[in-house]
This record gives sequence, C-alpha cells and structure tokens, in this order.
Amino acid sequence: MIGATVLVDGVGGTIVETEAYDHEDPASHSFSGPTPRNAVMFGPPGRVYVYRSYGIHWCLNFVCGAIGHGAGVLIRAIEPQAGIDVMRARRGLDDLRLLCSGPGKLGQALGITHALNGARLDRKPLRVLAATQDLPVIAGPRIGISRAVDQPWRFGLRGSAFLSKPFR
DNA sequence: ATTAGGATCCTCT
DNA sequence: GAGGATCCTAATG
Repeated sequence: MIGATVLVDGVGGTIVETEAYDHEDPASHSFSGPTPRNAVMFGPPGRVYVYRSYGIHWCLNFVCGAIGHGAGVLIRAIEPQAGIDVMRARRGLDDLRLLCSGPGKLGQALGITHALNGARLDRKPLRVLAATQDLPVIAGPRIGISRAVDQPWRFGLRGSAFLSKPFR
C-alpha cells in the first residue's frame, strides 16, 4: 500500500505510512472478536473501517484479508497531492508536512467521519490508485499502543518528509 | 529534544 | 468507570 494514492472526493495523496492490525494481535480492535464498533473489520475486504480516536479524531483503515478474518491497515500518513487548498482550510495550516502526518490529521484533512465507515474503496467518494513504481519500504514498531509492542508492523516510505515520526 | 497536560467520547469491563 | 491505533500547546533541558 505504500506508494498507493487515496482520494476522498478528489482530495488526498500518496500513502507514505501505515500500520497493520490482525485479529490475533492484542493491539488490534478486532482482537476480542466482532463488536458493533469493529464489525466492518470482519466484513469483506476493500472497505474502510473508521473509528474515533481519543474521543476527538477520526482514523482511516483499509479492511484486509478474507471475510471474517478481522484484519486491517491503519493509514497513518500521506503525502498531500490533490485538493491541497481544501486540506489546508480543513486543518487551518499551511505547512504541507503537517497536513497529513498522522492518522488524526489525515482524517481531518480528508474529511473522514463515521459516515464513511464500511464504504467501499472502489466507489464514490473514495478512490484508490495503485503505486506506479517500486518504492523503498521500511518497517518498525507501531506507535501509541501498549500491547504487542514488539510486532514491527509499522511501514513507511523510506526518506519521506511526510511521516508522522521518523523511522530509525 | 523531551515531557506534561488537556480536549473529549465511545466502547467494553 | 477506565482508558484509548491522537494532536496540540507550553514548558523545560
């Protein structure tokens, strides 16, 4: 997914940072089985799972794997490319590097809300374009979790200036 | 560079 | 009733 492009109503850019979550993963929302909140994670892949973080932010995930598996990928950062003026207005910021450099920021910049939960990636208002070239990907420990800290399931585009935090 | 605190609310114990 | 897959600001080394 690193290098792919995500757009919501034509606003978005290239994915430069993600984190993977699986149902056998204590850090995952799907770990304890289906609930009303995480139901979308156990549905068909290719849809989005949106959750509220710390009561404030909306975070965007792509549902992955077979139906019933309960896996997903959190989109943590994108490099802004389309609709930059819209994103600046939503964020109240000019600095390109700060527009989408974190899951909550990206949610705000793309106008993500719970209304998008369960939406298909191949239908309006969403659009996903595959990466057009092979890119250098690095992995490391996930951020902001307290369990399964050793699992190196955070992925990023090496050298990108738009990450939420540098890799090391 | 690192730390601490506050905003804010839904889910699951 | 606790605690998050977060972000921002302010205050410190």
